[in-house]
Amino acid sequence: MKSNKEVTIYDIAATLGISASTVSRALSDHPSIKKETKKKIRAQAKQMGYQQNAFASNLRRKRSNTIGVIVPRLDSYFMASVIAGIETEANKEGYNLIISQSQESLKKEEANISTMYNSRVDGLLVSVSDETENLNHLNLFLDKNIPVVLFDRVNTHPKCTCIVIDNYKAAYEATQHLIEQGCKKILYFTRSLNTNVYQDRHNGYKQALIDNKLIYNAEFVSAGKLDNSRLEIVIDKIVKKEITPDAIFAANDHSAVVFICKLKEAGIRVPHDIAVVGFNNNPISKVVDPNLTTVHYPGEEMGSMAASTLIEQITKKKNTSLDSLVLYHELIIRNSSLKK
Amino acid sequence: MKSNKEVTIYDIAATLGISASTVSRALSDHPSIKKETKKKIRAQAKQMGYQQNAFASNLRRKRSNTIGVIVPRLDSYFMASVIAGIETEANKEGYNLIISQSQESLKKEEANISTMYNSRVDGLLVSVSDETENLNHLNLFLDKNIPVVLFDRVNTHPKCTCIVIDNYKAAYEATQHLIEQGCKKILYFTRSLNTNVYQDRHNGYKQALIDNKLIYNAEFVSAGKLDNSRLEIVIDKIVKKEITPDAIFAANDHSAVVFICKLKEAGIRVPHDIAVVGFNNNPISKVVDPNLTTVHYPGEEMGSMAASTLIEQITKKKNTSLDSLVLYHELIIRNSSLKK
DNA sequence: ATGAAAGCGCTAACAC
DNA sequence: GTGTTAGCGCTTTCAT
Repeated sequence: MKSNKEVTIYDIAATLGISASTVSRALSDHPSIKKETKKKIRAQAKQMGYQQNAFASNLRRKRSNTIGVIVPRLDSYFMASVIAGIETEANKEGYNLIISQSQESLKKEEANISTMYNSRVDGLLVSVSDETENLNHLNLFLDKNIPVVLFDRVNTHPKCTCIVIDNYKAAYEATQHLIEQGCKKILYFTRSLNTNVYQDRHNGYKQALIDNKLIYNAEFVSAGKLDNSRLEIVIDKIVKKEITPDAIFAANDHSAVVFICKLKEAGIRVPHDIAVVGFNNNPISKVVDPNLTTVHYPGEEMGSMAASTLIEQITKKKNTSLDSLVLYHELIIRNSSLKK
Repeated sequence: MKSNKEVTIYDIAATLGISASTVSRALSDHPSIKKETKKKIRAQAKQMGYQQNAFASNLRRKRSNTIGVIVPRLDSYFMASVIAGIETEANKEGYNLIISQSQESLKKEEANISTMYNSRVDGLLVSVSDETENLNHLNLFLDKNIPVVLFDRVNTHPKCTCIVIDNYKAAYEATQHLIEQGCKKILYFTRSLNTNVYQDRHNGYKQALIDNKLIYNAEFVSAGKLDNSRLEIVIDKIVKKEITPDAIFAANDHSAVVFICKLKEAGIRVPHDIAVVGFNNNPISKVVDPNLTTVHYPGEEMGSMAASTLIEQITKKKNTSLDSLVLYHELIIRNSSLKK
């Protein structure tokens, strides 16, 4: 459907009676071109509606000024915040973004990585899928020393920086808080324990129980997909008194909120009968009744940190530090957990 | 920071003792290459770790298999859904996405469009910024017949398809519903009336009033930025009885929810004293107490429709229909507006 | 301070 | 069915 042919530096050079290299240099502000010449060339370029062809430039320079982003899903408030942070930072530094979702599938994640490589992105920002057990598929990048920064859902790898929060500590604090409220039977509702995020939170939960001489009961850990059908099953068990927790710690706010609403519907009082704590500090947590106690999780900051770290690694010739970066988190106590 | 040199089709050709064009053809599944040869070449390519260089291919073919997406902001639930829809559809058709935010600034929108053009995206998906008053800056694309599809926040242009909902009708229905509940003084809280979305809603609101022989009072329309400080001002006026609406129709759920919470805090009963209706059917609306009446707005579908429409226009040589596409919407009545 | 020329890796028209 | 060849538009070394 295209029609008009494009204006190239040769067209500009021809009309001005100079060479294409001079035009190229002028347009990229090369120091050894006279100011006057630059001015003339720029004016002409503008007048002719010249727009650089990024492919030709990238092909020649072997870099793309583009960052690839691969996330499990885009449609959560948390991820939207992260992406917003990445976009702002990347844009500031003159990088474009190519974004794709793995849909929690390892296969799709692999395909995405391959596509990203084909597009010769200068670096990669990845939050791994639920199915991802190792980072072998990233070797396409890592073997060639193209930097990869992982964020939130990460696996350890000697060549990858990770941007995370201390999920262990956060979950420990949340659990400790519930215990301090007098809870003794805390149900932990989580995504499957495949990734660091959910493993660490699980460990924090477990350790807090142990440290308080409470029993860790595997029956009180419900792990799997975070979908409504699994929620229903657990809620149903609670309503039917098949299990009788006095608190629920959910691995994200969405689940926590569904718990609150459904428990209330069933005549169970929150927090009086069952206290509830979530994770993420989604705006929804300030609105649900009672307000949800949750862990604040700096999404936008995580995105901008990930992007700036990656750009640093792209830019610096030498290996910059590959240490993990642990961002702050904060337990925000609201009414859903306050029994006292 | 890169190191390893890349494997090209020439390397494959050399090791196999054939020509690069045969390799190129085999890899893109050209019909006139023997199955056997293809198999051999593919195996060798895989073995050598060949990855196509998209720049070279794109430069040569003059297309990028990439779609540009420009939105005001990414960090809302609605936009995240739209992007998810776009991504799913685009990916299915083998397109990548370049995404950027205009941050509600015309200047940034222009810069983004220019960058997208430099990257030679095959088409553009745009939801315009608050400051955008016309589509002149899209001429870079439209003059060259590179397709542009607008969604949600749109301006009319003879060369652009728009994917929208019927904001006029939706707002009319919402207002009508409030009137049927006995409301006579309906405050309309909206983003500035620059874009179609908010203009149309405003007109629908106004017409519903007129059709019901109610007075349209400009003092009851609060238009501007959708930030908390402006919300505070309006809420303050209500609490101080400087204005005394019996209903609030807010242009998005977020604002509506803030109204509900703050009014409740001030001892004003919702919906008894003031009924509230929102817009978007954000998950938050099912959780706030009372549940929020709102207009369902098919974000993900809007995204996938926009993407598939654009791809159709990219693919088809001839001008496909440029008619606007109006997606369904639905007034979802919940407790926040039920006075009866 | 500017120009000439080579080549990035790929595709496709044209040959055989 | 496969090979030869000529660019796509740009950057950059080398020469002047």
